[in-house]
Amino acid sequence: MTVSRAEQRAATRRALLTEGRRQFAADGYHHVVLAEVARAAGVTKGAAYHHFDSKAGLFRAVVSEVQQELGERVAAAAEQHVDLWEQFRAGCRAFLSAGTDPAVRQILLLDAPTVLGWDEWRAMDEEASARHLADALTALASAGIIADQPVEPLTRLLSGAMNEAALWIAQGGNAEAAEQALDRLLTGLRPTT
Amino acid sequence: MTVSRAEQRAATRRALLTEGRRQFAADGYHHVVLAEVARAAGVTKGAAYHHFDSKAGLFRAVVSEVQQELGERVAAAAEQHVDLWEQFRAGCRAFLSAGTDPAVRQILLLDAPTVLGWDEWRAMDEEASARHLADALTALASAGIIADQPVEPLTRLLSGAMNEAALWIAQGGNAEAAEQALDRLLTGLRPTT
DNA sequence: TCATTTCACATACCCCGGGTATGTGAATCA
DNA sequence: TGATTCACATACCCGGGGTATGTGAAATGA
Repeated sequence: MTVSRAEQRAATRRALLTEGRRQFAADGYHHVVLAEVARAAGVTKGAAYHHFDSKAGLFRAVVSEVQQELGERVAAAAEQHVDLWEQFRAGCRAFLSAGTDPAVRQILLLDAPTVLGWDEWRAMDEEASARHLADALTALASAGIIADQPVEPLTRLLSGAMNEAALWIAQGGNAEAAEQALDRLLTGLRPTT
Repeated sequence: MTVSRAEQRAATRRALLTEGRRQFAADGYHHVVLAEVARAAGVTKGAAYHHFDSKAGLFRAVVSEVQQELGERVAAAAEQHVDLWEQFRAGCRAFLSAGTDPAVRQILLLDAPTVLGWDEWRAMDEEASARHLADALTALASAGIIADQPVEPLTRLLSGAMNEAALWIAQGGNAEAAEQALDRLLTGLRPTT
């Protein structure tokens, strides 16, 4: 039984992505050696360079996947609710708990900004999750649930706050306390009528 | 005229720190080659390894210095004011504008967490600046200026928010808009009596 | 003051690992 | 079915972190 070339190619690429994700999450980008990822994926370094232009290229692809998943997880949590405000809170809570995932923690929050550069990281983060956050804030503002204000800087602030909180929780911080503190911050945005 | 050994040693160490800081800030930790730092400092790699146990060791020492300076800058800005609340705001604003310093941006905010590991970075950040933030929040809470609440998670959230905002500003974000957004977040912490 | 020791480096070297250039055999195509 | 493509494997280069060792001038002490 012979395997089609396209199938074989796809399988190898997938194996490299999966194994890369495992090792990047477990050991951190700079401690991972590409030949070892390839070996664990059942191929050699040559295959890796046939599919990706560099070690950073493989990492970039992994980051993209993990970010995609994270975005979907957050969106799914938000969609459980009908009320805009509750959607927002649910999304934030989902993001915080996602920090316990080693892949999110090590790959997305720690390594990605330095390996890919802050600009590229931000661009990827933008369309994967920060965009949802900005959309939610815009919706909340136009619905009058929070005070009307420029959304972009607020998005950055909240994004940074939640990133750090996620890291803190993953490292032993009190998740419940973090959620409550974040909730107080968010509630403070509501108009004091 | 002969130079004392201690003086020579101190001068070399200082030259390495200064040049290391320059290059780490300009090029990022992983793009810096240690031998080049040494050469620019007027010595060789051997001298660097005589003063620091590794490239990361030199980086650690640089991080410590930059963090020290940043803490003092923030504290100085806060001390310009008498009112507790105004002290707090001034400190936050000073931190935000500090992000435009390439050394703070590249070394402290981007590279330090991954190079030194998040735990060590957090420990250093703790005593250099996050501690002041926590102290300020504690003072504000016990003075009744903000609602009483656990200080630690709030400190992490605000620290993360300001780190991210500082990066955003340094990368072209609107500094004034960021300040205003942060101000709104902080104001939301005040009791709604 | 001079022999001895210490020390602040310089020099020479190792070797891991990212990247590249080239080979190869099986799928694909004319 | 022969030519071509392609998905890798193999062999190699070399930059750079780390180390082992040499050296000459300052410090020490008799």
